[in-house]
Amino acid sequence: MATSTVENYIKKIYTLQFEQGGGEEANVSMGDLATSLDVTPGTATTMVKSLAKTGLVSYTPRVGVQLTAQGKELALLVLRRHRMVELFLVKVLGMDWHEIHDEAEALEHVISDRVLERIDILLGRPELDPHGDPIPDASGAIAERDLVLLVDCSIGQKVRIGRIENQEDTFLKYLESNGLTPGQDLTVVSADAQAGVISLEFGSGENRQLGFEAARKISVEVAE
Amino acid sequence: MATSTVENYIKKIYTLQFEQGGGEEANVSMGDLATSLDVTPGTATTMVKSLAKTGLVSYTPRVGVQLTAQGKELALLVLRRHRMVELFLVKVLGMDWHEIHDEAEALEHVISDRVLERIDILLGRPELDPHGDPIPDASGAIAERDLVLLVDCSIGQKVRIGRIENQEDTFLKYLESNGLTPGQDLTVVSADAQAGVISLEFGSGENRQLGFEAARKISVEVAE
DNA sequence: CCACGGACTTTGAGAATTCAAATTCGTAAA
DNA sequence: TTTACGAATTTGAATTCTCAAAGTCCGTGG
Repeated sequence: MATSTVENYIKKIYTLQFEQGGGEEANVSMGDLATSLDVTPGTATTMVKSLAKTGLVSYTPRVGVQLTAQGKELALLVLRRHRMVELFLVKVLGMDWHEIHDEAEALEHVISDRVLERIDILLGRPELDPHGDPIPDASGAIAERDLVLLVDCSIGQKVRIGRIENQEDTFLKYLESNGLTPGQDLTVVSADAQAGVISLEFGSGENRQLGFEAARKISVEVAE
Repeated sequence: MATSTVENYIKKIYTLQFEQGGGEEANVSMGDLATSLDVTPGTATTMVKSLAKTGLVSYTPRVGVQLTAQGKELALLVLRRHRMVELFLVKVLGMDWHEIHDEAEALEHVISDRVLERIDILLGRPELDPHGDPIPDASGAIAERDLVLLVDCSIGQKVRIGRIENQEDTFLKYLESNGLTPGQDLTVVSADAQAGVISLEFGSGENRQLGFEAARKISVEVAE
C-alpha cells in the first residue's frame, strides 16, 4: 500500500496538474512540487523518480511530472478521503470550518474503505466538502461545475457560492461568521470598479459589501 | 511528537506490564515484546534502547523494560484514543464490534486532542469501549473494576459482563450475535464441572449454555 | 556563439525502523 | 564446576525519506 508520503506527493501533483495547471497535458515542475510540499528540490526529484518506477507518474527530467491513469485514481481516492473527512468533522463532530484542514490532512491516509463508506452513508452521499470542493465518488468521478470568480460577475446576476479559493484561517473565519459559505445564494446588487467594492444581497434581504480582493477569492455558480 | 511505531511499542509495553503482567514492578521481556509486536528480538532490543534514551522507558539489559511515568502517560493517551475510536466506530458509524480493532489500530495515531475531545463529548464521556475495556479519561485515569472470569463464578450469582479477554474475530462475532456483550446482565444458573458447561440466564428469561473454554474468555463484575 | 543564472539533478550522508545471522550471557542440569 | 541451551544482544545491511551541497542543463542577453 502507498505510504502517507507517497499519497501526499500524488495528491499534490494532482492539484497542481488539474486544479491549478492545464489538465491532462500539463507538466508539474519539480520546483513547484517541492515548494508546495515544503521539501528541497532534490528531495522532490528523488521521490518523483521512485514514483515513476512504481507507475504512478510519468516523469521527464527537466520537464516535469504527470500522473498516469493509476496515479490519478489514487489521487482522487485520497482527495475523496480528505474532503469526506473534512465534511464529517464539520457535520458530525461540529468542528469549525477553518480548523479542519490539518486534521483531515492526517486522517486522509488512514481511513479504510470500510470506514469511508460508512461516513459516506452517514452524510448522505455528499458532493461537496465544507470549502465547496467536489468530493469524488467511490469510482473517482467528480461532479463538474462551471465556476466564475465572484469579482467577475455582473450586476443583477443570481449566484451561488461554489468554492473558496483561499484557505487562510482568518479569511475562512470571516466568511463563516458572515454566512458566506458554499451553497449560499446571493444576488450581485452593484459593483463599483473605482472603489473596488461589490455589493451582495442575501435571500433574506440583507446586504453585504466585499472588496474586490476578497471577491477574487470566492468562486460562484451563476444561475441560468 | 512520538511516531506511530513508538506509540505502538509503548502501548504494548503498557499492556504487557500492567494488564497481563505484575504492574508497576514487572519487567517486560524482550522476547514477549518482540513476539506480540511481531518483530524479531533484535529489533525490539534496538527500539527499546532508543526509547530508553528518550526517557519513555527504563531498560535493564537481559532483564526487561518498564515504562517511566512519562511512558505510562503516553501509553494511557494512546489507549484512550484507541478505545474511544473503537466505541465511536460502533456507536456513530454503526460498524460491527468485531471489525473495529484494526481500524482503531491505525486511527489511534492520528487523532488530535481536539478531535478526541469532540468524540468524547459526542459519546457522553464514556468509560468503557465495546470490548469492555476501560477508557482512560483525559488525564489518564482509568476506572478500576473488580473482574472475575465467568468460569469461576458460582451458581446463583448475578453478574454483568465486564470485558472479553479474547479478541478473535469468530469469537467476537459469536458473542455479538448472541447478546453476550459488555454491560449485559446475566445470572449463573448452573455449572457442570464434569461436562464443562455453564448455564446462563438473561434478564429476559432466555437461557444459554457456554463451554468452560469460552467462559474463561469472559470476565464479569459480580453484583454485591 | 558563448557566458550567465536559475532550475534541476546528482551525490553523500543521516535518521528511523527493520531483518538475518553471529555472538554472548545466565542459569539449570550434569 | 562445567556444559549446554534458550534468551537476549550485537552487527551489518536494507528501505524509505530527507537534506545540503556540488554539479549539470538550457534559454537568454550580449
